[in-house]
Order: sequence, then structure tokens, then C-alpha cells
Amino acid sequence: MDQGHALALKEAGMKATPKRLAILDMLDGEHCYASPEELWKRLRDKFDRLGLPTVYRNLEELAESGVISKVIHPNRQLYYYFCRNREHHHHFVCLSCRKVEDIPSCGIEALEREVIQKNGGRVLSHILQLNGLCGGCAGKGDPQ
Amino acid sequence: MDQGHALALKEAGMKATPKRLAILDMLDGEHCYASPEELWKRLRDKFDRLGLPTVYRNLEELAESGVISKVIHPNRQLYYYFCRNREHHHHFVCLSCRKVEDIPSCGIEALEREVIQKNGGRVLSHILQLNGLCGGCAGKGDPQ
DNA sequence: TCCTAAAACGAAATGATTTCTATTTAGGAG
DNA sequence: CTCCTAAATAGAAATCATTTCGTTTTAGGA
Repeated sequence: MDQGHALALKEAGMKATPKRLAILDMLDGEHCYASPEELWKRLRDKFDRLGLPTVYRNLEELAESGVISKVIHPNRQLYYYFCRNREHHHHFVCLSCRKVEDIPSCGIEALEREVIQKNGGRVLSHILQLNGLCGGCAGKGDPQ
Repeated sequence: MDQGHALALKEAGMKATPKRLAILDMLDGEHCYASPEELWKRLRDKFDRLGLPTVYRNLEELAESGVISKVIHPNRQLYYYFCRNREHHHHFVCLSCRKVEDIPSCGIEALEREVIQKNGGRVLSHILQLNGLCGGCAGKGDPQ
């Protein structure tokens, strides 16, 4: 159990409960995104009781406070990814093996300024994500 | 009924059925994205019979063939938008009034090349969308 | 005009996600 | 080290947007 995670939770104003830490630990160390149910199934044997809603709730709270990030998936189900990179960045996600690579820079802030200058208004958030096949999966058939 | 829509459907290899055209017509002329159910409710009185699944199916098919585009919404429900701009581009969507503005250029192709060069693999699609409040909605309270 | 694949119907199913109420717990205060 | 309280969890049940299915209708080329 990474002590740094407890710290990250404290900074996010969240209690460092064992289950919350376990969820975070499980996401960490993977280079893949995972669904709530998958994480739940893998964590069940670590706890005598662990509800699926607890996993859903924690993942959502962690994403909201920026500790983990959401993946936008074509099947529109929820997937989450833990990223050590604390800088603002984006992801290239493999639709086959679920590997996630960081995208270095995006220059999207300039785009935001341009849009606001032209249309007015306010940009609250942006989504930038590349979907595809990672180096290992490309050429090994279609994505699942 | 815009005759151009029938043509667009033909080009997409889809039959120009009255309902499909009506869905397309309704989306056209708006600068807002709409949900399947909203479109269905507004179209019901134009037809003695119109099933909600029909609206869902058509919107999905139209989006798949590139005639309309999907909006990625924080509530993860489906929304669609008709865009006259046939060039590759992206959108700034207002989370309050649902207005959609085109984003001129994105330079994302260069980013794709950069990512592939670094990590290998293949980019199948990308998502770029700005979420916020349009000029009219900014400063009028929080988004719904 | 015919024919056939495509489209539409609509009731029913689906299933991921959320809600709800009661119970437990983390962690700051004393 | 206790207490206390807000926060977190359990788990069953509900939700509800979306999809499926088998049947009927229709667009549009032959």
C-alpha cells in the first residue's frame, strides 16, 4: 500500500479508508484503464465485504477530485485510469489491450483562447483523447 | 424537407425514408444538440406511428456514416448534432443552452503523428471537444 | 409492378449505474 | 487514549436510457 496515496487523498480532502486506498492501489501499477466491476471483482477477496456501489462511488469521487482520470470509451461505460503524471495532459488509449500512453502536450489552451475570443463565453472543461491500437496491438487483428 | 438531405443519405448508402429525413430535418436548422427522446417527442405528431427505437437507431446510423455528429456529454447520455460544416472539425458545446460552435482547426493530426512516432501503434479516432458556457449563457448562473 | 433487403414497430429485456436507509468507521477534538 | 460526528459503506432494490427481438411495412432498384 503506497503511503503516497493516503497523502494524495488527504490533499483531496478525502478520508483514507482501506477500501478507497485499495481501489487506488489496484489502479496504480497498471498501465491500463479498468471498469468499476472489474476492480470490484479483483478486490472482493481482499475484503470480507465490499459493495459494488462503493467502488462506483469511490472511483467517481477520485475522478472528481482529480486523483484519477476517466477514459471516454466508445461503449460509453465507465473506465478509470491512475496516472502518475500530475501535469495537465491527455491520453492515447488502446481499445484492444487498454494500455494508456500520455500525450505530451496539447496546445489546447491556445485553442480555448481563440474560441472564447471569437464566440465569447467560458470554457469549463475540454476533452482530448486519442483512441486506437498501441504498438503491441496494432497488426494483431481488430480491437475487441 | 431539404432535398440535400436525401442526397446526403444516398451518398451514405442509406435509404431516404420519411422518418429518417424528418429526424435529419429536425436536427438541421438548430444550433443545438438534442437527445433521441427529445427528437422523438417532437416528431411524434408528424407521424401516426414513430417508435423511440427507430429514432435511436437512425441517429446512431447517421452518426456512424458521418452525416451527424455525437456530443460527448458529462451525463453520458446520447446527444446528436447536425453540422453543415463538412470539413473535419470539432465543437465547443454549451452545457447550459446546448448551443454548438465549430472549432476552426485543431492541429490534432500533428499530435497523432507525434504519438505514433513515439509509441507506435495506430490512431483510429480522436475526441476533441470544449465544454463550457456560450457567450449568451456565461454569467447567467450555473449550467443546468 | 414486383421483389428483396432495409427499415420500422413496439413490447419487452437489458444491465450498467444509482438510490436509499441502516450501519460502520476514520480521524480530529478533548 | 476515548468520544463524537461527519463521512463512508453495505446491500438490496430501483432506475431508466438504451437495445433486442420477432414481426410487419416499405423504399427503391430490376
